[in-house]
Amino acid sequence: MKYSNATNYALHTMLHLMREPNENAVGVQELAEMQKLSPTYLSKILTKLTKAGLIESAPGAKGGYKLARNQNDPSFYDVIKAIEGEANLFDCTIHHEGCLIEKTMRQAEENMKRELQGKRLSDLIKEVEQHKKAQRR
Amino acid sequence: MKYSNATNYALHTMLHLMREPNENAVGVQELAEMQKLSPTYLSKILTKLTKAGLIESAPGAKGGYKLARNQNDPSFYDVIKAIEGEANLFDCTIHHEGCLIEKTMRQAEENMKRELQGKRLSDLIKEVEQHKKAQRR
DNA sequence: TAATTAAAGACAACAAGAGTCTTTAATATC
DNA sequence: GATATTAAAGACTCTTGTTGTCTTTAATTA
Ligand code: SF4
Ligand code: SF4
Repeated sequence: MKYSNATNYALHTMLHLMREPNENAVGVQELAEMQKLSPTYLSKILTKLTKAGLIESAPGAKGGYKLARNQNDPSFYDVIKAIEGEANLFDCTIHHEGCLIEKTMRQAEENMKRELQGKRLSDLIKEVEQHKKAQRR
Repeated sequence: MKYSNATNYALHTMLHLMREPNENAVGVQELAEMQKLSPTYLSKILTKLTKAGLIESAPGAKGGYKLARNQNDPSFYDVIKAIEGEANLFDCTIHHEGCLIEKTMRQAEENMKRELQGKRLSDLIKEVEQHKKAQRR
């Protein structure tokens, strides 16, 4: 059981776009180069982020990707959900009435999810800034 | 990203063995039949549980599996770890110094793990007993 | 010795993830 | 309108991990 690499790529891309000044559109080839990925593969991942409403895309010359204006400070979970989906990690197909195994596993999963929902990408950017400031002294 | 079915089978088997009176050894064919599994496949799973020290096995006639005497009230996490291993769910191979993405993902994962460590199989047995008692009234 | 049972390993089937290539559609610029 | 640019979509391959089967070996009891 692992997070897919695609989730990693999605997080990096989101963070990169957040640092991009004044809503500048960035092409997939630039984003791919930065992560040493093939552009077509990254394109698929970005399409998922677009459909999830986290970023906006524009085709054609001067097109590319930028953060969705409509987006309100996405959390780690928002990004992960866009890539991994929101199916339960533990999913017994039988679903016996009042099953305590499922209940326990779901609750543990919720604890992870809650942490990921509470952490926003912007928090991480802020932490990096503070770290830099502290080092400069 | 999903828990493997093997984890589910392992949990069911452990719970079954905990209900077995006075350390009676149970054969793999009985355990497999209960879960509608092939005995040879379940056997592999049980070998993992044995190596993890959660159960004891004995070959030969009158052999089979029973809870390890040495075991002290295993948690859900103990069983899961025996099957899934203990690698991190998010594992970027690069490991940049002070990476905040990894830090965030690890912390979330820890929250799930902590819940699973806190919950023991015996807790679940107790809950079932209490539920039955409540219904009997 | 014979019957029983777990362990080990080779192997096959399947599913999901990772990645490539090609075609299509939308957009800007000239 | 023609051309260049760029995202989206789909078919396809490759690899990896999970699931499962089959056979052989080793240990134990009776
Ligand atoms: S008891 Fe729970 S986990 Fe087990 S088979 Fe029923 S629903 Fe699934
Ligand atoms: S920043 Fe963190 S997650 Fe990103 S490549 Fe470096 S170590 Fe990996």
